[in-house]
Amino acid sequence: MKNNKPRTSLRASRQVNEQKILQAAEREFEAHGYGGARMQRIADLAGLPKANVHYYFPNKQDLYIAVLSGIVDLWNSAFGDIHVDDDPAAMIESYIRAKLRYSQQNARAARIFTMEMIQGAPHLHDYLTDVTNKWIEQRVAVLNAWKEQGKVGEIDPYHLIFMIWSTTQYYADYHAQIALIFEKSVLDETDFEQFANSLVDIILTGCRINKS
Amino acid sequence: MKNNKPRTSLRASRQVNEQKILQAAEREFEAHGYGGARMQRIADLAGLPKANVHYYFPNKQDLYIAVLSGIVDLWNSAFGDIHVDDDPAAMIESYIRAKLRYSQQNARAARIFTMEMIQGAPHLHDYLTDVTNKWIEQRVAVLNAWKEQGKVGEIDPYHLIFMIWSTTQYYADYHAQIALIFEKSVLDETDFEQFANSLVDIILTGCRINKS
DNA sequence: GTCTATAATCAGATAGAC
DNA sequence: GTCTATCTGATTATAGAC
Repeated sequence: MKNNKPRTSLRASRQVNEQKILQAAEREFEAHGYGGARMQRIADLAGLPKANVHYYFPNKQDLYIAVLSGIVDLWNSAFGDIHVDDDPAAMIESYIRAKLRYSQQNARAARIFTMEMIQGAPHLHDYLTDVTNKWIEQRVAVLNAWKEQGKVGEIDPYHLIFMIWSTTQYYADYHAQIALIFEKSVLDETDFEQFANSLVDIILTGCRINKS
Repeated sequence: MKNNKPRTSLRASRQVNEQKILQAAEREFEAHGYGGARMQRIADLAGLPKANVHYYFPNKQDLYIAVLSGIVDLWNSAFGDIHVDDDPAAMIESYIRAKLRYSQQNARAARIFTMEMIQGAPHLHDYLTDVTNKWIEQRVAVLNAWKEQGKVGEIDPYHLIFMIWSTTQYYADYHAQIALIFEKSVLDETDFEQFANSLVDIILTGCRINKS
């Protein structure tokens, strides 16, 4: 996805309005999906007349793609590479914790991403083949190397990655259900801390990784 | 949710049409979400005039709730209870496999359910507090009993259940992404078999369960 | 029960004054 | 750049003949 270039020539008010609109749009797309989102509600949330939304983002699809674009950029910048000479236990643990923290702090973005995936990723199909594959191949290569060195057990690297993605994503996507089960209206820091501990424990043990 | 009572007094053609409409609606809601779904497309998919859809289901929301209702009924009938004197390894393994099979065979239903949850479950809020809590409390009680008997390690029962739900759900929800990564257009039996094996292996090992 | 035609409304997008 | 008023087409839902 393209960079959201913060060109210095842009007037400050333009940036402020664009941000207000993008944030409002994120809430609206999260709550109603692309098809259910209403430009009028986005405008109301942003505190602007509807025509101004169209001034900054010519149509609904452009606005949606701008939101998705931000989500993907954020995702790409959020997690560093891993290398063969890193410590497996430490790297996997820190990745799980970082990914879960991301789900917590960017829950809206995470949910919009899931809805887009469920519908077959119609708006970022090209992009996914490209970047996701490279991302995952690099991690799989390292995990396989660790396996050969006997540092991790006989697990399928793809399935390990899916397991981390799915579990951490779950706390964003199913946040309404989890809150009901725990009888809380919002999940707090402590909840996430405990989720993270459980995940790290079960996954590291399950993959028979020598903890350092 | 209420039973979809198959009353014998209903004419056969009515049932056939209702089923055609419900199946078409499921495809449409899956692909576009509630807000993006179009009654005209549902009618076209079902091979009926739009007015007939409205004859069987007065409005869009009623149709959507009928679809959700079917999904929830199916979900409730799909998985049996567990008991303290069952074998932990065998029960957890069979539950993981059953849940994954459900994600595979009822992928559309699973995806619609996730979208509903992401949006805060606006159409089944009451229902969730009720049934889900009972379901989960029963399982948590058994898992805690197993823990006390030393049959499973020191894990949090809630987080174990979330882990099983999230991972199995993932193969339905992120099916587009997984297919891209594996360079397949559809995931087949063998793929799911391997996912299941990996999940069972990592989770049973991770929970330090004495395999029988 | 089925279907065509149509009403009523809604929503995305724009024109044009300021 | 901002905003009100409005256009245009799409969409849910219904009326009413068969």
